[in-house]
Amino acid sequence: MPPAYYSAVWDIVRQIPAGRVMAYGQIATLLGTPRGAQGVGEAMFRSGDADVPWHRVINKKGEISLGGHPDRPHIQRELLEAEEVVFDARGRIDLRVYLWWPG
DNA sequence: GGTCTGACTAGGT
DNA sequence: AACCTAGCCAGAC
Repeated sequence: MPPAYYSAVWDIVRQIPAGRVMAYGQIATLLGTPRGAQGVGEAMFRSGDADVPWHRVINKKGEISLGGHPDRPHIQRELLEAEEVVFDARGRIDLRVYLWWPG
C-alpha cells in the first residue's frame, strides 16, 4: 500500500484527459498543499507505470522536467505528441492551450 | 524525531 | 527570456 499522498496524486492524474496536461503545483494545490509540488513529482517517479498517465504532468513553464533521469524525457515527449500535443522550438508546449483544470 | 533529497515554484537579477 | 536563489512539502533512512 503506497503512502496516502501518492495515492491522492495518482487519483488526480488519472482524471487528466488525453491531449491535456497539468502542472505539478496545480495538483499540489488541489491536495491543499500549494507548495508541495516537489512531492507530486516524487509521486510520479514512484508511480511505476501503474495505469497512471504520468506523461501528462509537466512543470509550470510548459516544459518536461525529469532533470536527472536520462531516458524518460524523450519517452514523455513521444507519448504527448501521440496525443497531438505540439511542442515549440524550445521543447515547450503552450499551457494556454493544453493546461487542464478539473471541473 | 532530526536531517537530507528532489520529475517544483516564485521572485529577483 | 534565461539563470540563480531561497523557500516548501512529503518521503526515506
